[in-house]
Amino acid sequence: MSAYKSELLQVLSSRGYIHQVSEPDALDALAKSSSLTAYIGFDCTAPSLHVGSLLPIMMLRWLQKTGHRPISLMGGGTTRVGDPSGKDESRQLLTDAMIEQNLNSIRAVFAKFLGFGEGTTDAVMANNADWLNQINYIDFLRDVGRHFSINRMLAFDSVKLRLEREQELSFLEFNYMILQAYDFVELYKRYGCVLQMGGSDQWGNIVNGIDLGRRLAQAQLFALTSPLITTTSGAKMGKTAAGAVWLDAKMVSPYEYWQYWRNTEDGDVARFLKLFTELSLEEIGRLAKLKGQELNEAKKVLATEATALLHGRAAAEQAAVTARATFEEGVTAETLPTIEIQGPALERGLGVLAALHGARLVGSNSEARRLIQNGGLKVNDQTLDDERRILTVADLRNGVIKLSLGKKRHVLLRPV
RNA sequence: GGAGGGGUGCCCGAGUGGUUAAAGGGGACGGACUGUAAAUCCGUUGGCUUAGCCUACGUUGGUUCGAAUCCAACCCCCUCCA
Repeated sequence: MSAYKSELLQVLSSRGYIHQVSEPDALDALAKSSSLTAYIGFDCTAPSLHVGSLLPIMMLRWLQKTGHRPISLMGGGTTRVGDPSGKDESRQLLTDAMIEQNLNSIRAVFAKFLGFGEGTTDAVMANNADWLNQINYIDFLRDVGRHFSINRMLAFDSVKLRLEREQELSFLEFNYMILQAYDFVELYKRYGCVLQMGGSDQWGNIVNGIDLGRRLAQAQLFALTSPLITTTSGAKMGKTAAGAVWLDAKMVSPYEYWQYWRNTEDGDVARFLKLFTELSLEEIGRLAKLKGQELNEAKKVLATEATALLHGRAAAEQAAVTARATFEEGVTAETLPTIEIQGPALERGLGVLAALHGARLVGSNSEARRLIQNGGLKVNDQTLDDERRILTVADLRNGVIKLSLGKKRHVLLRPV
C-alpha cells in the first residue's frame, strides 16, 4: 500500500476497498485539494438491492464522509435493454413501470446510507434513462462511436476471453461498454463527476469511459475498483437458504439480516468488519485477535454494526437481544419473526403441515414431511415426529406457538 | 437458404422402448460433531388429501399393451457453408 495523502484514499485503502486505481497519485492529490464527485452504477432489475451491492454502497458512504459528493447511477436505461448473459432462460424484459417501481424502492435503501440534498457534498441519484432514452442512433455513432476503436475493444479482457473461448458475444453486449463509457462522460458534464468506482470486473468499462472523456471533453477522469468479495469458502456473498439477502426490511427482516452477519465464517470476520461496519481500525484489530469460540463475540459486533447501518441502531440491538434469548438462553423471544393466524382456526385444530407452510418455513407439504423424517422440525422446541400432528389452543405458550426449522430458523404463530 | 449437432430435474450431466420420479456430480437443506463457524460423516432433494394418486425429460400430435427413449411437424440454441 502506497501512502496516500488524501483521507478518502487512506480510508478506502486501509479498509480493503481498493483493488486497482488509475493514476493513483493524481487522484490522491485531487482528493486532497478538492471535493470530488464520484459515481457507481447499479442495475435495477430486482425490486431491491441485496448484500452484494453493499460494498459499493459503503464506498459511496465513505466518499461522502470524507468530504466528497457521491452519485448513485441507476441503470434505468440499460436495464431496458436487459442483461444479455444467461441466455438459457427466456428472460422477459422489464416494463418501464416495473423499472420505475424498482427504482423507487432502491432509492429508499440509498437514503439510509447517504445524505441526499442540494449541498456540495450531498448525494445525487441519477438515472441513465434520462439521457440514454433520448439517443439518436446516427448522432450517437457520429459523436461517440467514432471515438471507439474496434481494435482496442477487442483487446479488452471481457471481449478477448469470450472470443478466445469461442463464446458468443452479441452486438448488444459489445455496445454495453460504449453506453457505460458514455454515462461517465455525461455525468462529468452534468455534475463534474471525475471518478467512477465499481467492482474489479468493471475495470475495462471504466477505462473506456476515461478514454472517451479525454476525447470528447478533454477531461481527466479516474477509475477505482474494489476486489470481488467472496467468502473464505469461495461462495458469492448474499445467498442463503431463504434466497438472496435483500436490503429491504419487507423482504428480509432486521432479525434475519442480523443472523446473516452473525453466521459469517471465521476467516471473513476481520475483513467484513472493515468493509461493512464503521468501527475504527483499532477496534477491529482488537476483535480480530479473538480466537476460537471467542470470535463469536466479534461476529455479534459485526452483525449488530452492519444491521445498525441499514435498519437503525434500535432494530439492530433488538435483533441482538432476540438472538441471545433464542440461542444462548433457550428462551422463546417474543421478538422473533411472527406470523399471525386466525384464532378460530386454532380452536378447530390446525394441521402442522398447513401451519409450517403458512409460516413460510417450508415451500410445500412434501418438504415438511421430509424435514420431519430427518428430525429437522420442532414445535415449541420439541422435535416433531408426526406429520398429522394438530396444533390447538393447548399448544400455546405465552400466547404463541414456536415453530423451528433446523437450529436457526424460528417463527412464532400468534392467534388473533 | 444448405449441412450437421443439440434442447433432461435448482445447475452440470448420463440415459435410445418396460420397477426411470429418471445414474453421477455440484449446489441446497436437515441430522451428528461443534462455537448459531469451517472441515468431516450420515440423510434428504417434483407435488398431493402419501400403503395410493398426479405432474414431469423444448412444444404439439402419432406409433405401441407400454415412450425421456421410435415417427412427424413446429419452436429454440450451437457449429460449418452460402
